Amino acid sequence: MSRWEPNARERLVRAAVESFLERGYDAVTVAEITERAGLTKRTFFRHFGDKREVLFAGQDVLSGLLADAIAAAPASATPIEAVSAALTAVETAFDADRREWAQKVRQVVAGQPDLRERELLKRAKLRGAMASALRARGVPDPSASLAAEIGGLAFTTGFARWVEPSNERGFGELAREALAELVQAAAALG
Amino acid sequence: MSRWEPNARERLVRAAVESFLERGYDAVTVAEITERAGLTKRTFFRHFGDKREVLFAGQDVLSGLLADAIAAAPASATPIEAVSAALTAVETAFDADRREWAQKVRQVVAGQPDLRERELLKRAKLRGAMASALRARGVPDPSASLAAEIGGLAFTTGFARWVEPSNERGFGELAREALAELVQAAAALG
DNA sequence: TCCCGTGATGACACCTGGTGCCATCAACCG
DNA sequence: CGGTTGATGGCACCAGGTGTCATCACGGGA
Repeated sequence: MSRWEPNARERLVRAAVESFLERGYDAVTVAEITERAGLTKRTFFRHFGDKREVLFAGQDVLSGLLADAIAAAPASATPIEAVSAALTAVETAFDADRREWAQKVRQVVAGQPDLRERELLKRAKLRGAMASALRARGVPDPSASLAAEIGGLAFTTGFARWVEPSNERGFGELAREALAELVQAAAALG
Repeated sequence: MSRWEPNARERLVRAAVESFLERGYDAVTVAEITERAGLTKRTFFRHFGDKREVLFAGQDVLSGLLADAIAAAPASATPIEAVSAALTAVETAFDADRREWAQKVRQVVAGQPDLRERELLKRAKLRGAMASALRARGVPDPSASLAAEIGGLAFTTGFARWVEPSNERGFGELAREALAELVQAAAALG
């Protein structure tokens, strides 16, 4: 491993979010973050593709978790059941630490168009991963896209409720609940 | 109006897309675009918030058109019927010139993550505008979000088919067709 | 006719995000 | 003990984006 302080990436993340919370996202330069972390600007961009990514890098594993869970669902499962299983599977990644982190990120992202744009990109990747996994199961394309879209909406809704300070319930429960509401609404559409 | 050449913005757009098609998006600097248009870098950023926006600025009116059409739909219309009316309403903006433009943009955007991100942002704004307009009609929230999401998917699908070189049909027809397929798939979900 | 306000542009300096390139240094390996 | 590897430092450099002031043409009013 590394012979310096072996947690350079983590130090950068901490330094970044602390600085952002103190003074706002765009008032903080990358040079200030790296100085706070005891590193250099060049190292920052070796760990993160750009300045925004330091806030969203953790989301990249979710796509894989969702896709794997959809692939692992029993062959008899409907698309929505597979999506539900996927929402349950990612719950393991959503512990108390992650919740605290999400609350900080939400605070930093609020009212920052650049960051909201990146957030949307990550959500789109989640939907895309779910849609691909569903197609790999043999679900034809209008249904696969639709189920992935609904799954993404359930994820977003469940996540928003989970992050809420007054919430006491788990992510999986909230997301499945949101999914059930959406399926019910879908049935009442026509 | 302007006393110079009164079409500065249009000249910038033309110069930009021509340069992008010739040499690729990121090989072209803003200074080169403005030089080609006979203007300066500073003027470019007075017309467009950033370099990407020169390709997507035209999409901003669509949100308004969709929202207005949803608001103008008869009170008896279901959410999906209102969305269908909205897709029909924006057809007026999709003439042959726009189609040619969209084909060029698609070519430039292909494989350019920055530009795909901006494209996703614009699509998200469309969905958001539709969802808000539906809520303003009194549609409660799981249904409003869902209908907007389905409408966005229908828009995307219809648009992709409309831009296809082999296509001969109009945007409204294609989008409504995609919407009908999605509604049918939604009914078969549960 | 003259003058003044207005709005768009030019010109310039400046900052910061982001990259290429090479040096450095610790760990590991034979 | 010497070579390799992998992460970091240091530096120059480019390009996107902004603040600020000057400029210039047009329209309107006296």
